[in-house]
This record gives sequence, structure tokens and C-alpha cells, in this order.
Amino acid sequence: MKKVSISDIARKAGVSVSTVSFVMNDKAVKMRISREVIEKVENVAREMGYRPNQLARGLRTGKTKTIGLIVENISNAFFASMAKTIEDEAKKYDYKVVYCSTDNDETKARELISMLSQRQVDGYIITPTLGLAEEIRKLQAENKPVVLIDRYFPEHEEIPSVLVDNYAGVTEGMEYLINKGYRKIALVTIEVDMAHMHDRLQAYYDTLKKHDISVDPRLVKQVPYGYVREAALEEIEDFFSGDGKDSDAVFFLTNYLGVLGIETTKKMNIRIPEDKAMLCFDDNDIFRLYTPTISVIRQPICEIGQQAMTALIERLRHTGTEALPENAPVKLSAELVPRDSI
Amino acid sequence: MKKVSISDIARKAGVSVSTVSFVMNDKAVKMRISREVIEKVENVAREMGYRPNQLARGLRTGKTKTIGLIVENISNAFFASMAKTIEDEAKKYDYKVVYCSTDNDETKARELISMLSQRQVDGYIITPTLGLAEEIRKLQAENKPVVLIDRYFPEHEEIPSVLVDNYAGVTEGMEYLINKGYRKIALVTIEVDMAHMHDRLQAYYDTLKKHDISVDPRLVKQVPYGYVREAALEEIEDFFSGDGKDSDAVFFLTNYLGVLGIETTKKMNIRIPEDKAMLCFDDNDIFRLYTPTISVIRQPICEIGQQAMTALIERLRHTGTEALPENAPVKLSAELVPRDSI
DNA sequence: TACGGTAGCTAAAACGATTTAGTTATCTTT
DNA sequence: AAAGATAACTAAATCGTTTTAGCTACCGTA
Repeated sequence: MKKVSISDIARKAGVSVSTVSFVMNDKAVKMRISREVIEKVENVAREMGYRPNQLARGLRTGKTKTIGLIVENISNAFFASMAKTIEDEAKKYDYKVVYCSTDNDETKARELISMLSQRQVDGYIITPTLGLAEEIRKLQAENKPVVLIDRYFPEHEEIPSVLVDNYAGVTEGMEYLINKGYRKIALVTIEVDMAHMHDRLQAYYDTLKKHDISVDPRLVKQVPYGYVREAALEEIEDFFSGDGKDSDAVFFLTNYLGVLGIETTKKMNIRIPEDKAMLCFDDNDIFRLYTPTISVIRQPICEIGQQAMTALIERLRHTGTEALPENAPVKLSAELVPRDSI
Repeated sequence: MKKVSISDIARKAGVSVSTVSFVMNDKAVKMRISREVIEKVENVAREMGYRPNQLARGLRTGKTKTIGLIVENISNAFFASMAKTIEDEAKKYDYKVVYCSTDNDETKARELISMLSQRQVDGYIITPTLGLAEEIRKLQAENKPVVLIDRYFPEHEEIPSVLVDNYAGVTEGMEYLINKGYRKIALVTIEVDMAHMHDRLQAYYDTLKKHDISVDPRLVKQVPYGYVREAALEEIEDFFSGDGKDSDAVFFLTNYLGVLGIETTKKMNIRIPEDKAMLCFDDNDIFRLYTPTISVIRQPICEIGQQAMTALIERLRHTGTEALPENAPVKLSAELVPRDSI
């Protein structure tokens, strides 16, 4: 059984294709289609179960009512919740979201953008990888709005973004640790190739300095990107039995690292907070449920999603001549959630 | 700046649109396009950054190289991992996946199917809700292949599916508990409106009977669907301080319920396994990391995803006259992972 | 009586690809 | 030298919509 097309409806209702189109798009009144014809068409369409072909519609109008969401990894809790809010938010504006994961791989990210672009999405929300700025500029040049989330390009202020104040967040966490008397604070981070991670790291250094605590470079552990779980676990374990051994607290700079951290401390029988206090950037179900519960710097996930969507919609609606929306980054604040691990 | 279309390439290369199309689709040799023209076209296309418009292509060919994946909730760990495998798997066959969540709401599920159908996806992988069989039959009638995962319609064997042997899984768990000496085994489930949950519940009853343990209906707790987190937590807490109080073990029939269970036992200071042993259907990071680690019946997520994809591809390739692939449900087995909670 | 206006539709182009059926020029063959 | 074959392309239809421009009756007015 083939799908019903607009001309099937036209034939059955005894009118032209244009008339059906007008009726289906609520332009019937404007086009002075008579009451009877409108009803006739509506009835036939309902009976035959007509659903307009969005490919054809998109081809003709140039709008697909679809936005592309590119995140690092959709199976990571942070991005999964984010995706869910964005999807719900998009629905309010009658947009559909299609999402994909870069796995933080620049090549893959490029491919994804290309794929979404070929599918003619109307706009993009992107968690960028390194080196993606050029590609994003091209999208903007094609008049496709883009909003960055979570990460940004300091040298490209013309790309709108919704960010968390990473520097302030880490500073708040560090102040808290120092206030509680911790002095030998270890830091576990991934490669700081992008600005948001650099901001977090910088806040660590600056807060230590501010309190006249000498910075011990051996207390800072960088886990390289692209390591599989097991390799990353080993790295952290090595750190805890080597350079990081006599730290009295450890600050994990991402949610994923924090989970690995829990796994390692559990395996090594490191007691929290007796042997080591623990703090993590970004929340996770596990942190709330683990014994002891783990303190975190929580990012306002819903708000990020909402603001990103608002910013995008604003730009999608901006057709032509009115004043351009501001491109200044939206900066939200992350909040310290103290729990038993400190 | 407008996008480059095939006719832009044709004009610049001084050939016809058809020629460009042949070159871009590797039909140049078959169509006897000369070496020089092929190179010319390829160069122009590369220089101008030509990317074919998939809407136009899909409209013409009737194939979008896209499959729709409908799950219950993409932010649930089980479905998130599943989605990731399916996406990776699809990529191998050069398909793109677009996914969406039903939140187990029949109306929403219908809308999602309708939306995907309007966007002309080539095939579907669906975690169905109650009452979705009719809608799915319609897709099949339109020659759009569908594969069910996780859930099924016992009265509709003609819809292919990839399932876990829920009955055997729960039986294995129950046998294990009984072997370890537990006799007052409580069960926490969601509404058993669909067959897969009914199978799990039935296995509970049957195993008890087999071991001549009397079934105490008060030990079976059903948490209604659609309850928000807090309400569901309260239900479980009430159960643990009421009817379920003197059970010596508790079996949670879904991953989500298990997480709520952990939260509740933690709050109520129920010691595991001293006060109560715990077992959960379906794994989760938390169960592996919690203290004590929680025993689970693990579903083979990757295999489900792979098999579903294989089954779908087989049907997508099946154009016309050859033998139809078998529709018999693929049944995989779930595996008991014993940990410290029992 | 002729003209303008309007109500109520329809024809046809366009969007960007794919694909079938030609067309033209050159080359073989007899 | 005529006919057929082949190499190397192209024209035009098509997919299912939207949208602009236009057509046809009929009515009112001067």
C-alpha cells in the first residue's frame, strides 16, 4: 500500500492540488476557498489518513522544522539529560531534534555537521570539539543559526553560546575545600585542550595562589582523551598510589572522571572523606547515592538547555532586516552542593 | 551565501545536470562518461564544496537512509546504551538513526511514529507501548520494516522482535535467591500491562511454587506508571515499612526501580544484605559501584542492538520477490551477575 | 452595454535531486 | 557508401509539496 499524497486527496475531493494545499495549511480563508470545499477536503484528507511528506515540503520551503543537536556523548548522563530538556523545549516551538555524539573526535564532528547540513536542518546546538570553529563559521555563512553549549571558542565571540561559569564554579569548590582545612588538593582532569577546561584548571591554580598554598604540579593529573575505561582507571589508580598519594583531597574536573574516581577509591580502599576528601564538577545519580554521598559543583542542566533553545529560536525567527540578536555569551552559574565526601 | 546545488556544478563544469549526478553516484563508468569529464566534475564539486541535498534525493528515490528508533526514555541508562550501539551499528550499513522517547505514553508513541513517517524514515526499531500494534501494522502495510525491541505483542507474532528471555532471567534470579536460603522474597514491579513484565512476574510466581514456597500477595508491590520520582520513592518506602517489612530479600523488576530501591534502603537504613538481600533486573553503573555492590540480571544490551539492526537491515534489503526473512522472535538470554547484595 | 471588482478556484513553476529515453557524432562492418 | 554499433553525453519527466499569477463567472455600477 502506497502512501497517500496531496494529489490523491485532490482527485478524490474533485479539486486542484493547490486547493488542498491551502486547506491543509490554514490558508483556505485567505485564499477564499468556500466553506463547503474546505470541509470536503478536510473530510477526504482525514478519511484517507493524509500526512504531508516532509521531504517535499522541506525541499520546497527550505525549512525542515528540525534542529541538529551535537553533543560529546549521548550516553553520558550530563548530555542525556541535556538532550531530553532540549527535545522537550524544542517541541514547544514545534521543532524536532536529531542528536548525535562526537565522542570528542574532530573528524567525527565535522562529518556530523556535514550530515546534518545535507539533511537541511534549520539550526544547530553544538558542543564543539577543538578546531570546529571554521566549520561553524561556514554554517553561519549559510544563514544557519548555531548556538554552542558547554564549550566555546574564546577567539570567536561572534558565535553565540550558553555556558556555565566554570572559573567561578571551581573557585567556589576550592574555597570550600580550603575552608575545611584541606591543603594538599589533588586535581584530576582530562586534557585541557579546550577553553572551558582551561578555565577550570586556571581557577584551581588561582585559588591556591590566593590562599598562599604552593602549587605542586605532581598533584595535577591529566588523563588523556580517548583512553578506554580500563586504561583511564589504571591511570587514576597509578596516580593515587604515586604522585597523588598523600593528597588530602581530590577534585575531579568532570562527571565521567568522578565516576572513575569512585571506582578507584573503592578498589583501593581509600576511605572518603577520612583518607581523602572528594569533590566533582558536575552531578550524577551515583554521587547522590554513593556512600558517602559525593559533593559536587552542579551545572544547571535544564537552564542551559532552555537558554540554548531560546537563543536558537530567536535566531531562527530572525528573517532579514530587523535588529540582530546580541551574540554575547549567556553565562550561567554552577552551584556547590556539599555532601558527605568533604 | 546559498548552498551549492547540482546545477551550479553542472554550469561551472560546462556539463549537464545528469552528468554531474552520474559522477557523484559512481555511475559515471556505467554511463560511459569520459575520464576527463569525470575529473572535471569531481574537481568542481570539491572546489565548490558540493553536498547533495538529502531531501531532494530522498524525495526522488523514496529512500532516506534513515531509521527511526523509538525507546521509552533516552535518558535511562539502559536505553541510552542501546541507542548508542544501534547508532554505531547503523553507521556500518550507512544509515543514520533518529531517536525519540515515548515516556511510555501511547499517544506520544503514535505521534512519534507519525512524525517519523512524515519524515520518510526507511525503517523502525521500536520499544512499543500498549496499544501500538495497530499503528505498527500500518507501517508494515506501507512496506516500512519494523523491529520491536525489549517488548512485544504476544498476539502479533508477525511483527519481528528481538527480546530477552525475561521468564528465564527472573527464574534464574529467583533460584539463586532461594538457593541462598531466602524465602520471604518481595517483588517490586511497575504495572504489568505489557507482556514482558507479565513474563517476569509469572516467573516469580512459578519459581516460588516450584519450591513449595507459598505466594504472599502482600509481598508484591506494583508502582504505577507515570509516578514522578518522589511519588514512586514514597510508594517504595511505604512498602518497606508496611507489607514488605519482614521480607528477607527484594527483587526489583526494572533498573529504574532498583535505583529508587537503593535510595530508599539508604534513607531507611536498611542494611544490605544483612536486613534484606537485593536483586535487580537489568544492570546500571550504580549497581556496580554501590556499597554493597548489587546483584543483577544483566541484559545483553549490545547484542540486542546488533540483532535488531541485523534484522532490520535484512528487511530493508528485501526488495520484492526473494524469500521473506523469518519473523520468529529473536530471543536472547539474560545473565545473572552475582554481587555482594545477596 | 461595457467595465471593474470580487469570489472562488486552478495552472504551472519551483525546490534539487535521480533516471529513462534519447540524440549526436564517430567508428565498424559489409 | 550505407547501415549498424558504440561512445559520450543530454533533455525531460518525476518525486510531493508550496506559492504566484491568472482564469472564469458573476455582480454591481455608471
